[in-house]
Parts: sequence; C-alpha cells; structure tokens
Amino acid sequence: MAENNTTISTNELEARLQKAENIRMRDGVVWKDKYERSHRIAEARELADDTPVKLCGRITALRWLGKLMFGRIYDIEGEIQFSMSRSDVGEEDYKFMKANVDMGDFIGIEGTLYHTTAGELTVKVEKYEILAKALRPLPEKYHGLTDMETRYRQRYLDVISNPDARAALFGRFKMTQNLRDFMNKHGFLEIETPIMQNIASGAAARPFTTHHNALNADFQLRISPELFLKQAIGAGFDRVYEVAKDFRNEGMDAMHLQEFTMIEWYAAYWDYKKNIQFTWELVQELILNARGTLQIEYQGTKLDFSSYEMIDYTAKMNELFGCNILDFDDVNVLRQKLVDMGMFPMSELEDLNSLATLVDYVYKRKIRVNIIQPTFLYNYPTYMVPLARRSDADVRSLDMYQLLVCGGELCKGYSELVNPIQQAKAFEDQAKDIANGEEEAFNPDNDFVRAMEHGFPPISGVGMGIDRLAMIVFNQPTARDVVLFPIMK
RNA sequence: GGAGACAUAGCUCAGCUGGCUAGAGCAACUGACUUUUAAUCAGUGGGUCCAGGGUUCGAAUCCCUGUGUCUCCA
Repeated sequence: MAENNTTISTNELEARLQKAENIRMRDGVVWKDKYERSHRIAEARELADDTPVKLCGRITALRWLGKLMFGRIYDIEGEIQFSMSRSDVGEEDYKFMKANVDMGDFIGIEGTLYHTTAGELTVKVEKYEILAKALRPLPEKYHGLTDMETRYRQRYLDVISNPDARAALFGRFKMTQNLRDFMNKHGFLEIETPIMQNIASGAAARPFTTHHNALNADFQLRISPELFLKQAIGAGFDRVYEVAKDFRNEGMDAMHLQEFTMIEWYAAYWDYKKNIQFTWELVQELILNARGTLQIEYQGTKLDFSSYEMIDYTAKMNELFGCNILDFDDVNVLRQKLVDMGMFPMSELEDLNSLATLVDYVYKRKIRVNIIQPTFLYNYPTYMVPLARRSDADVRSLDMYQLLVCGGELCKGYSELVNPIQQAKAFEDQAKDIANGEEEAFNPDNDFVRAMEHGFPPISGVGMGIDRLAMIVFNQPTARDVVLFPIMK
C-alpha cells in the first residue's frame, strides 16, 4: 500500500465537495489564508467567564439540537466546547453552518466564555468563519483509530482521535524542548555535526550506505555524533550538545529503531562522576516536568525516580563468572570458560569474536534483564569501549557508566579518552577484531586521532536515547509509539 | 532470518461445520428537537469481503501463492 489508494465513501466525498462549493459561492474561497485569534485554546481555558475570545481549530464534535447547537474545536494542546444559537448568529449563518460544516473542518469562532448548566467551559459564539474544509471524514469518535497500520501511516489521525497517542507524541516533543532548555541553562551550546560521513564511527553498529553523486563517493549515515562533538571540544567549544538522529542498519524491535534520536553532550573539564550527577538531575527534571511526579508506572511496573542504585559492572560480572574478567585478553579462553561452566552452549557463543561482544552478550542476558529500577552501572573493562578513558587507578578499567531502567539502557557516559597514544592503540585493537570477523567493532578514525594529537582538554560526554526515555516517561510499549512518523515499508 | 496472528462500509466490529440480495453501531444523507457530553428519535444511501489462483453446484468462509501489518524468537 505504498501509493495513496485509500478510498473515500462516494456519497461522503460528493457531499463534502458540494459543501465546499457552497462555501466557495458564499465566501469566495474555501481554504482561507489566515485567521487572527485572540488566544490559543489552552490559553482560553484559563480565562474567566464573560471574557471575549476569538479561537480557531479543527471541529471534533457537532451536536445539533434544533435552534441550538454544541460543538468542539481541537488543537494539539487542548479542546474547548462552543455553542451557537440561531438567535445569536442569525438564521442565515446558522443554517449555512448546519448545512455545510462537518467534523474535521477548521473553523474560527468569536464570542464569550461561559459555563453551561452541566458545568463545562464553553464559547458562546456570535460569529464564525469557515477556515478549511475536510474532504475526508475523521475516524469514529468513540473507538478512535485502532488499526496499527493506519495509526502509523496516517499518524495525524491517530493524534487527533487517540488521546493516549497524542499525550505520548506531544509529550515527547515537549520533553525534547525541555531538554534543550536544561542544556542551554547549564551553558551548553547546541551545535550540528555531519550525518553523511566517509566512515561512520563512534559506536559498534552496521551503517546505512548512500552515494554522493557530485563527489562520486559512497558515504555512510552516522551511527553516532561522538567523534565530531569531541573535535568540537578540541576546537574550544567548552560545552556542546547535539540532538542527533542516528542510523543503525540492524534488527528492528520494540526497543530498536533504525532511525532514532540521541542527545549527546560533552563538557570540557568534567569527569564521569560529575556527569552521573548531571545526568540524574536532567532525567529527574524531564520526568517531573512531563509527569508531575517521580513515581511513574511503565507497562504495569512501578518505577521510582526519586533515587537510584549504583552497581559496579566489573564486580557484578566477576561474581557471575567466578573470576576476574579484567584478567582475560583472549576471547577464546573466556568463551571456553563460559561453556565449561555450563552457562551457555558453544553453539550460542561461537559467533562472538571479541571480548567486548562476548562479555556484553552475557551481561545482557544475565544482568541487564534483571535491572528494573533506575540504576547506574559503572566501572567497565577497558576492552568494552575504545573511546573511554582508562581509570587512573587501573588501566584495565574504564571511567564509564550507563543508566538502566526496565532492563534497557537509557544512556552511556564516560570520562573521554583524550590520550592520543592510547586512542591510536585502541583503534588498532578494534581493527584486529574487525579482521577477526567481528562485525560489531568500532571503525578506526585517523582524522579523529590526529585531532586528539593536537590536544584535547579533560572531557566527559554522554549519549542518551530520547526515544527510549520517552517510552518510559509516557508509558509506551514500543519506541515507534513515541515517533511521530515511523518508517513503514 | 524463523514462527504465529490478522486484513470485511470512511471508522470500530459481527458474519458458526461453505448455502437467499454480506450485517450492526458511529460517520454521511433527509427530517424533528434551545443545554448537549458516544446527545436522542424516525427514515435513506453506502461493499474490489487485501490481491491473484485453486477446490466446489456454490467461497468473505476451505487450500496455495503474493502483499501489508502486528507479536514473539534469533
């Protein structure tokens, strides 16, 4: 169903076309160019009775009771009821409205606020203007739109008719706005870095490839903005962030989208401990703003964001493995040990060709799934990430952390590796893993190493998945439910 | 990549082991109605039963293929 072949009920379309023609004959144009409102709907809801208002929006309800009618106009922030009587607007305009205005149309209304006998805030309309005709009807008002395909492909209908979808999607974007406010308030500057890159790096993921005709070269879509953002710090930008669409050409499920949004921020002269605190303040503020409380429920699980746990990743893994995972430098030895312990069959592990993927595999199945309440994991083995700073206390460990909720990673941050000699070596090790058949390794980036050789200050940076955070905050089962227009085949 | 489920009016859904002209509610159309909240009441119209093929006297229904969507697994 790639092309637009959705049919319109014949008599419905004909009726609406005729009404459009009637409007054209009276007004000259059907689809108007503007309307000067006095307030937005949500603003008008705060005003006292008898206040004169001029409002506009899409009609979502119409109830005709003879010489009196009630209707409702809608926008993304709110809805308000209006009433119109034949005596107030005049017989001719009243009849015209009844004959030619449908649910789904846009209308401007002018009148005063009052409360009905049932206690509902209502605009008593004295004058109206038809602003736009809808040729297709809205979905049914009571059941709303439930067909998942239509909800995704025609998301505007979903947003109009399903309050839950509206709350999640509107909330997501308000949250992103809030996020920017928070970053700006703390002295971060929003910058932009390239999406089309020669070789995508900064994460272990398969990229999308495209072709640049003018340069006659293949490019990859970014999988992470990290390397460019750190080069911006090298340029002297002290604190930067980017709300970045990343693209990873991998499997699709409830938690993973191929096109997703991260915010990454980098601060010179901070370490990861400072960033743990900053991350927590940010997450708390976003949840509090969106939900008004730090105790929220996600798909039946109660979550409490008033406090967090800290778990030492290496210590936890050592407990599980019965040995020190920092002592290994050969993936085959560790893999054999896991098989000997009876933790996994060899067939399940044989395609994991680096210590990083092997350890990560075990972590995801044995540890991550059990972490429900907000938890910071910290102290990771150095072989896990080639871009993070080694601990000054033990070079085999990283100054890195992740925030987990409901068995999912919301963000990853670390003190950045700014030692160019270690960085070059780490990329060499990644290149070996790639040569070893490991697909999930970081692509070396020599331009990045050169930038680091020119000198980087102390840095700490974080990447946080906005889609995942929005899923949790707005209690949505899949990441697509917080994406306005998700990709469809 | 593997398995399962689903696809019927603009929307939400019925439609039994195959059997009259495929139904309901909302929406639309005609009419009544000055305080409705899924308004109510009376009447009318509206279908490529996802597409293609097969079985059969007869297919929305059974079988095959395809398309799309969802869920679970890898």
